This record gives sequence, structure tokens and C-alpha cells, in this order.
Amino acid sequence: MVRKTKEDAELTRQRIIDAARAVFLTRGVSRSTLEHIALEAEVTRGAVYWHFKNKTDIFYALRDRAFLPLIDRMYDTLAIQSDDIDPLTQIENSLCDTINELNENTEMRQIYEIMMIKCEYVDEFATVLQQILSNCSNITEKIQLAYERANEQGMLTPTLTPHALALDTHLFFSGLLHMWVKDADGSRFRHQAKTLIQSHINLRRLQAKIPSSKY
Amino acid sequence: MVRKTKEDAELTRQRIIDAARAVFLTRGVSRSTLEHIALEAEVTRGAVYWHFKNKTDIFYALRDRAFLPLIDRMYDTLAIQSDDIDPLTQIENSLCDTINELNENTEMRQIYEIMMIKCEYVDEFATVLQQILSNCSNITEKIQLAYERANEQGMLTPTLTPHALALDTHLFFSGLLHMWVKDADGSRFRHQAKTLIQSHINLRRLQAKIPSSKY
DNA sequence: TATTATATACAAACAAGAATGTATGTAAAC
DNA sequence: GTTTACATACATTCTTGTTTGTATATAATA
Repeated sequence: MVRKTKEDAELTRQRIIDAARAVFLTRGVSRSTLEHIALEAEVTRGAVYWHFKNKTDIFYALRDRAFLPLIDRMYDTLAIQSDDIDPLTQIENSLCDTINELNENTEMRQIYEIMMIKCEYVDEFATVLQQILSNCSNITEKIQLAYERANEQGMLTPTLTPHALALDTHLFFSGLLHMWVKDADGSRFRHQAKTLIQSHINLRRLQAKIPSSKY
Repeated sequence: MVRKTKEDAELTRQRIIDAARAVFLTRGVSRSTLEHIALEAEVTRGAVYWHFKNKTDIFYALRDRAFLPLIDRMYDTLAIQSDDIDPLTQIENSLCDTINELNENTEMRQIYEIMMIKCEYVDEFATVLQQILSNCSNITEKIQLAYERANEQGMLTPTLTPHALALDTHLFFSGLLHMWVKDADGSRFRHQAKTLIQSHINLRRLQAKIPSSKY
């Protein structure tokens, strides 16, 4: 046997990554061995070592396949400036879109779960955290710009500055993502994630003046 | 040597727990061995095995020493009903108080860091997550009650229901805690945590009607 | 109170199994 | 013919749990 074509080799590589995802998810990154992964991928450790330097290398491959794309996507949808859609709805859509993707894309959902609650951020992994933080900063900036646009259009509560609103939104969404992931059975957060996002954004919309005494 | 008094034994037990905290923090829970912990505590593995069943047992001891107390404290400060302090300020104080405690109490801060980014929630640890989620639910309920009181006193924006507001606050604070922990150098979130909390609460306060055209 | 028995609080040694990385072998693609 | 894409075998290191040993605090007893 052995000595597959280039296409076959790429296929085994993907099989190993997929296997790693499954194994990481159930055993956590640290307790997963290359033997586990190889077994799941139906290859030997030899194949794994051929395609990857070590477990960390596989972890990074996993991250690149899902974590970064989703962040990029969020970044892009926020950066669009359109006259058709108001900035607040744009933020709302962007957040909802991310939740949607997690709902529909099993791979992405599982990788997020691994990175959030099945990985210890020490040594080689510590840098990953900083990268995530950095990406978050960029997103927050984009959100702030959207709030500024909303403000210029007079749609925003005057209570807080766009900067403060953006930070608050960022923290809200961070919390939501964490809870969304941890809420495995969906009873607490997953089923109402979109409602939560809508509420969060609505709180920022300038309310039509309600005549105080009428009604 | 050996055969210390009961007090001496309790002291070594504490030394082991403290050592575990230091080791977990730098190496992560999975990569920490009982040998590491014993070395840090200046005892042998024999002592560790005398006081604890295994590593998981030590982890739970750590959690009980800091994680649960802080949650309880938050719960208690939220549950107080006083006429002296308005409910919104009460929520604000409760959140700020928690952040304060993390700032001042190194042990608590480190244990939170371990539990948030240096631990993999699989197998024996998976249940811990569910317990945390459950505690969070209780806290959210208390926050909701406070918002309801604020509402009755007419201090609340009518935009959202107390329930929705409480969920939003919970998610905000979850996100803040996560970012606070990850922001090790303090440049992004730690230094402005209280400002963020104030902003978050201010957004809920019913604004004095601003004459729309004057200035 | 003095003596003895027993349980305590560890240290040290041991045994066994994992896990890792590397080295070697090999058949087929190029 | 050479390189690729693995499988197999090997050596080493790490960890863990258990077992054994032991000095002494403490309780029991006389």
C-alpha cells in the first residue's frame, strides 16, 4: 500500500484535522494524544507526523480553518458602508450572522468550543490568546465606527459615546459567545441568542418620545 | 522527622493548595504533575497523596477556596434590599465590588485565571461548568429583581423589560470577567473596568428629558 | 503518671503504562 | 532513480498509583 497521489495525501491531511477536532472535543487538547487522533483518522502516527510537526501544529491548523475565518467575516460585514441599511441594524446583523454560522456550521461550532473550554492557554498556546484579543480590538473599532455613523444619523441614545457603546457591545457579545458555547443543551442561551442581540441593540436606539402622562 | 501535629498537617495541606495554584497558573492544569506541585510545596508526592486523592481533588479544593466565595458574595450583595441605595446603583456596586476583589485578592484572581483559561472542561471537569452556569442563573435572577425594583421606582428606561436587561447585564459581565482575566497587562480592560460597568448601568437609567432643540 | 498501642503524616522506593520523537523500512508515484 | 507518503519498530522520558517504611503525636490503659 501507501504512496498515494498528492490528492490522496491532502485528503488524509484533512482526515487528520477532522479527527483531531473530534478527539479534542471529547478529550480536551491536553489529554488527546497523537495516537488517539491517528486512530480516529484511521491512519498511524507515522502519517500524523508526516503531515504535522506535533500536536500544537494540528491545533493551529484547526484554528486557521474556522476561528480566523469567522472573525474575518464579522470584520467584513461590519466594515461595509451602505445607505440601504442603518448602522445599528448592521451591527445587529453582524452579530446574528456570527451566531447563525455557529448554529449551522458544525465544524466551526466545535472548533470554537475547543478553543474556549477545551484548551489551556499556556506556553505555546499563550500567544493565541493575545492574537484573539488583538482581533477583538479590531472588531470593537469597527463597531464603534458603525455607532458613530448611527449617531450622525441621529438614531442613537445620547446617553453614551459611540466608544463606550462599542466596548459594551463587545463585552456583551464576548459573554454571549462564551455562554452560547457552554450552553450545550441550548436551554439557557442558544435558543434565544438572537433575541438577546436584538434587545441589546434596541437599548441603543433613540426612543420615540413617549408623552409622559398620556397612558 | 515526620508525624507533625494536626496543626502542622493542616499547614502543609494549605501549602500544597497554594503550590498547586502557582503551578496550575504557569503550566496549566493538565501539564501540572503532582511532582511539580510537591516540589513547589517543598514536600514529596507522598504528602500530596496523603492529603488529596489526586490532581482533580486539589483542583476542587482550589475552586472551593475562591470561586464559590466570590459568587456567593455577589449573590448576597445583590439580594440586599435597602431604601438607602437605589437598585441600579446596587447592581453597579455589586459588579464593581467583584472586580475590586479580583484586583486586590491575588489568590482569587489567580484561581479565576486558572479556571477560565488554564483548564480544560472535559470528563471530571465538565460538571464544574454546569455548576458555574447554574450559579450564573441565580445571579441573573437577582439582577432581574433589582431591575424590577428600579422599574417600580421609575428609574429605568422603558425600552427593555427587567428580564431582558438582566440577561444583557449578565452577558456583559461575563464578557468583562473573561476579558479582564485575559488582559494580563491591564492595558485593554483592567484599568477601565469600573468605567465600563458605570457606562453599562447608565445606559439603563431613565434620562432626564433633554429639550431637543436647546443646544 | 508512666507505659503501651495505635493511628497519623508523611518520605522513599517500586512497578507499570503512556506518550513522544525518531529512526527505519517500503511500495508506489513521478 | 528518486522522492513521497506513509507504516512499523524502538528508545526514552514522564506520570501515575501503590506499597512500604518510619518516627512521632495521641489515645488508651494500668
